[in-house]
Amino acid sequence: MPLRVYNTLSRQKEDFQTVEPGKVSMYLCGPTVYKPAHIGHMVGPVIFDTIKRYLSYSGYKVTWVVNITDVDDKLINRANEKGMTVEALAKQMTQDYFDNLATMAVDGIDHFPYATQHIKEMQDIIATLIEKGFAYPLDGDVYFNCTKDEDYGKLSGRSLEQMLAGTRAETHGGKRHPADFALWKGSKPGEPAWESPWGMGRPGWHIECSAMAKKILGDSIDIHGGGLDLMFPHHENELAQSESCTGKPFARYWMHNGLMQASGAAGKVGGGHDKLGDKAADLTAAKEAQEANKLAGSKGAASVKELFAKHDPETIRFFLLATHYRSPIDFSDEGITNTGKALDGFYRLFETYERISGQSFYTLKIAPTRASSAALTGTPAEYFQALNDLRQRYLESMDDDFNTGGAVGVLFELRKTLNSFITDHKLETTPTDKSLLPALTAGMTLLKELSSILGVFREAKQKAASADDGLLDGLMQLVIQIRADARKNKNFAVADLIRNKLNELKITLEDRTDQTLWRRG
RNA sequence: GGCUCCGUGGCCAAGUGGCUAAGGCAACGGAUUGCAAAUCCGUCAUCGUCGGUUCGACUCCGACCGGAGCCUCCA
Repeated sequence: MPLRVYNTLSRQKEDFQTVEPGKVSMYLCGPTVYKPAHIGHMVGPVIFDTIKRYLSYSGYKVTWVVNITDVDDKLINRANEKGMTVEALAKQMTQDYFDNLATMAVDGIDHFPYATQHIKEMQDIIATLIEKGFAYPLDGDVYFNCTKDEDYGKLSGRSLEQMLAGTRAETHGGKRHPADFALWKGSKPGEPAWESPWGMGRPGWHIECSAMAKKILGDSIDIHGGGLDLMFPHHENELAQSESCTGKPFARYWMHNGLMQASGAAGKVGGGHDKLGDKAADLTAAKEAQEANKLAGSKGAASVKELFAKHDPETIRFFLLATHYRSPIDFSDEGITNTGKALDGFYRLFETYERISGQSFYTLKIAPTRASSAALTGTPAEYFQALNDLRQRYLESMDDDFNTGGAVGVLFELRKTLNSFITDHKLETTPTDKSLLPALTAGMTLLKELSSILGVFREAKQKAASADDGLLDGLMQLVIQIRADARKNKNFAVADLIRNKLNELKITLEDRTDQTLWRRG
């Protein structure tokens, strides 16, 4: 079954075919670096990181570009507020973004071009557009001429007439059509500005992506991604500029991820709110409700860093991938906590495997591509058959428009299969029989291979290496020893007291046949 | 007003024109355990409402109800 991808352009799933066989060029709209990232900013990177991993696993050579917008109105305003230069603020926030990506295990981005370093490329495109009649200068600005572009609106599915009817924005006096947008903006005193044939100024919002995608990936790229909110006007305009400039299709597949909704964290507003009415007052109230309900606009939205303090980044990543990328994700503490509990079962299994095999799950060698994936054959035959079926279902899910939700489900089933195998064959209680160990390792390796595509379970959790932890472990061994003596003497009252008190301290004990294990939580 | 999208068990969430409608969390019953924990086994849905198309729809179409996004330089 071939890989199929949902293309916003056609509103349906299409067979995946790249411009160049075996290669994929991928562009994701990156952040405007003006304030610390919130969790919503991580959705796109995590999803496209996973998409890149899967494409690589499928044998493609993938080049992935994410731009950094380091000049923009919001950036200028905030820098002024904070009494910083635009450069200093941009640098600081870019570092914040990089830190967050690393924490979320997003490490597949090949290029991070900066808008301010591609002014020349943007001006070249603008000049070409003017030359071809797709753009016109006006009082130091340059505007794209939408009416000149015959298929303008094809991505978001709207016509210029519709936009004319719906527009409420003030029209710039001289614009030929209200939908015409700025390619170049004349600068006011004190703003960052570059020389240009049209006077001192700075680039419009959309032009940077056109310029950087073209420079690094070429005139036609395979995948262009971004949040659903960017479809219009940003991507529509980007597409119009690029195709008018080059005369070639800009992107084969436009992929838009659903947006994150805040529930609980930022306070759920709405419910019972009327639809947008005609009256200005209703409109304002509804808009405020919407704003309050949106992560991006919400003052209450926690920064990613705050979130990391409360939840394991791996749990957050898993949480994001448990829902299909095109669906909105309802973000809530309960939801992530739930995911955390679900993941605990995997960590238990990893520990169990290590006890049985003496080898860490995390050191298992996995195949880099599906073509090189190990053949799952051997005895017991039914067990290997089950592994094969699960792998097949996993790949089918991912081939179907990167259905990570379905793939996650398979991972859970694989976990159950492995636990059953261990239980059924008493692998943990009869450690002398090693004959089934290779079969178990084959299954665990499959689990590692499939989960690494999602970017999870790749490395052991680094334990906080504070001096306290060494002390804690020493104390715990002592407590466990004392309790073991009590149990040996059938003094269960003492043994249970110890265990209950530890529970209150969020420490769980597990009595096994040969030893007692402890863990936090 | 225009343009998109969504509505699956207590909660989260895959999926399909006809096969037992994945999986997770929670709950309940059992195995195991001194009792627990962990693990295993089992139980737990007719897919927003109403119509239509069809031999047959949860899956296609329509209406309605409910929710979300965009149209206003948010990923």
